[in-house]
Amino acid sequence: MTSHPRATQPKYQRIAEDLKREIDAGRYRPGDRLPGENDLMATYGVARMTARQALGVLQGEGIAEARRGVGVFVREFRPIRRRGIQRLSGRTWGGGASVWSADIASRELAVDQLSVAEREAPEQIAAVLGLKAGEPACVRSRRFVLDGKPVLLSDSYLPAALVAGSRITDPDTGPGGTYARLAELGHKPVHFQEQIRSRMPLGDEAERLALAPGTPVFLVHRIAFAEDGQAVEVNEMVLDSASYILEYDFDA
Amino acid sequence: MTSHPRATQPKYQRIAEDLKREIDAGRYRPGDRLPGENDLMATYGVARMTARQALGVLQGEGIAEARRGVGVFVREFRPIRRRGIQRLSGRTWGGGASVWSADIASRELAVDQLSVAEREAPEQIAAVLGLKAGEPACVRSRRFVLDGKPVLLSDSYLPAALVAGSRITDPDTGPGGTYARLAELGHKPVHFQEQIRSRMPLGDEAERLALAPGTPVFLVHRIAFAEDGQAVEVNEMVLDSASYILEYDFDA
DNA sequence: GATTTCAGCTTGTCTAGAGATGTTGGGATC
DNA sequence: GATCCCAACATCTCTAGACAAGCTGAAATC
Repeated sequence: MTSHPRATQPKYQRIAEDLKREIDAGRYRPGDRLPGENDLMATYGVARMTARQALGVLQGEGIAEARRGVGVFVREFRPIRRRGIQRLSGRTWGGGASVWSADIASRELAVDQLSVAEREAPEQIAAVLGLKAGEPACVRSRRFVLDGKPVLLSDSYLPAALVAGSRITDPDTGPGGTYARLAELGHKPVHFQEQIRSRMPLGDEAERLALAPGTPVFLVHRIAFAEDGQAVEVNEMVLDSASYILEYDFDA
Repeated sequence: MTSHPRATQPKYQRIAEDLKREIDAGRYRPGDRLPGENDLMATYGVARMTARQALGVLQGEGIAEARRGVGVFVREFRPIRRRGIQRLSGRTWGGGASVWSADIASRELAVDQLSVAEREAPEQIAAVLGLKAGEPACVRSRRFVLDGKPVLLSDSYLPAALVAGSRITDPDTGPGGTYARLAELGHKPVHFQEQIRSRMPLGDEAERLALAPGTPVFLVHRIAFAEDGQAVEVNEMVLDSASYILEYDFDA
């Protein structure tokens, strides 16, 4: 009954990983031709469909593209992220350089200020979480710093009844963070919806983010949904919109 | 040599389209089980790998997901967009409802004010486009309206030398718009990079967008790259950040 | 030299099998 | 009633072919 680590790895997966490793190592550069179906058949001693499947993995991930009658090539433009927004940075347009990961799992970010409390959530958030009138939410308020500078204020709302007794109510949630604890409780977030808008800072936001006067902030609202469609977390984030630029790539 | 309309459609494609059509029609609803490999083999008289390929199309598009040993199901959460940001709307958070498509091909949007001119581009944009000092850019300035209300100011910069003589320099670019003309000139945009930030409105922006006092605007900078990696267009857009909310879904 | 044709390469589509692996539910057992 | 076992069924992996369709470059032709 124990979930075993794994059996054997499928051939096509191993071949795909080999290719990816070589691309990462610079053995094949953007625009270069990759070993084709026939090459892989000979090298690994597999059938054509298996070689195709391996190359299909790389194509599905946007790493390679096949040109019929010609070959398979490393893509010139590779997606910065697979799906959704992955980074906030000022790389191209000369803003302050920094990185913000959508899943807040970035190693560069550290928590500076932290408070965990049970209190009523704003009406709109309570509605999203399906809370009854007066029913409390677990609120994790954090300030993230990057290289010593404050960059992000985050308020995370979870139904208190849902997380009662779990480590989420501790300041230290443990490895994997909030989402790992939610998963343990059988409410693994599998779908996210984010919205961004902008406004002038309110209350002590300008102070906590060390904003220059007249600088608007980004507001990021994120709702995390579990498998059954239930909203299990609402995250409200406030970012300095002058220093931090939302960046993403996509294909047409 | 003439590009023929098409030969025959691959079987897996036809099967995939059949399934998608039935899903769109509501014959299969989110969470429902779809015909599996064996079903499709029997129904269409195809081999297993062909049936798998058809189902693979739907999985690749995020429409369906397979559960090993169980079956193939219509996904509960289907992506609003495949890649990149697709919509601006106020659906969930109660802002003004509207739609803005990332490729500006939305039917709901109409151009209200328009001017086309050749002039020098700002230094940063000129650098991105690879323009020499004093070299002019073709600038298309537009205001888009939605239901009679101004929603978007757009300045599109293209290298003047690149588009000389094409319809891009006309107010009416013709069917397909700017990108179709660029494609005809051999500079089809295949890759886009966008960045968003926010600031208070400048100049006559507040007036042109009919902004309430104190409302910040979103700035969207988009760079379009051609196959060879050359930047062929820079688009600067200004949006009302209070009325319009950037919305997107993504999978974890 | 310029053009056309075509052989040989590539990826794309498809078949008819086979066994592996994961899930489920019912029946036998305790 | 609770537990265990297993057959049936689903997807997943893989094979060894076959032909179609698109691209390229060199040879043949003009």
